[in-house]
Amino acid sequence: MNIGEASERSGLPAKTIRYYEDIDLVAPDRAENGYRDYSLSDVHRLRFLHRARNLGFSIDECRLLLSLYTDRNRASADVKAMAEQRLTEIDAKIQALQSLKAALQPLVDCCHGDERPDCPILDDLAGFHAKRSQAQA
Amino acid sequence: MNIGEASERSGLPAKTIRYYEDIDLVAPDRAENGYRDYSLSDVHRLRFLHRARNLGFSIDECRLLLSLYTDRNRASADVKAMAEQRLTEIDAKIQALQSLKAALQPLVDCCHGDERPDCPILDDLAGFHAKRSQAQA
DNA sequence: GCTAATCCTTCCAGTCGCTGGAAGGTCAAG
DNA sequence: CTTGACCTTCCAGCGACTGGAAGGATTAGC
Repeated sequence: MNIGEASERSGLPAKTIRYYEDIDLVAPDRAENGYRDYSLSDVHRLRFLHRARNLGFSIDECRLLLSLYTDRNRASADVKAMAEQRLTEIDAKIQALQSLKAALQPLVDCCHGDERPDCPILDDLAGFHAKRSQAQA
Repeated sequence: MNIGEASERSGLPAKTIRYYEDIDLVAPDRAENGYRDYSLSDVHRLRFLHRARNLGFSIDECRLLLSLYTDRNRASADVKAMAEQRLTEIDAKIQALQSLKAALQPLVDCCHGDERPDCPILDDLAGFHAKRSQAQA
């Protein structure tokens, strides 16, 4: 099938599919007219990539996951370790975002948000802690 | 002062400070020897940028925040709106990460993680839902 | 058979926010 | 006078695409 259909079936944009070929994640045949010709197995691979990317695995991790997937002798422990590391990263990001929120929320809360120029958010960014700016900095 | 001291005082790497000059976020004087010469006000600006970036504002948002900061006539509502949008984005990212986690965690939990090749994580990526892969896909 | 629309190709450039490195000038200490 | 730290510019690369130009192939309709 042509790239357009492979794109529809895998859910990946054609541009992305060509890019994945560039970086050797997939290697479709070529038809006589030069068009890429995707097999069902190629599409399967693309869907695999689509899912794995959606789960936040990097391209290199996807590459590894694919090789583990096609290696009938690999241990599931290898895959589990990668997934666990992803979970750890996800938790760390959630933590970071929550402390970001904790820093930003009080600033928003105490900013009156009206026509007056006095703004605690800018004051904080400028480094005025626990005071209101009166004069120019 | 030279860039090294400005770097120390602002907490930003010298490379980043030069980059900020490139994109017109800061415009230090030049000494006779061609070295950049930062004033206290420049350092203040850099610290402002450092804080705002740490709160997750994009470079363009920082540019706007700086202009709002130096505009004595701006309304605090403008800044509050930006900060609130940041909070919304933060919440959305937290949500996304949490559903990511919810998708990945059960896969990790049900993967036995041993020497056997059978692996529910790969099965899921390959699109085998609610079964164990027995034959090749 | 002709034309227009759609699909495909390759290649190059841009995104974002830096970061690394090369090649070379300047300055302070010993 | 040399060494080393600091500074300069410029160019390239990161990750993972995405946009667009220029042109070839195919298909549908007239």
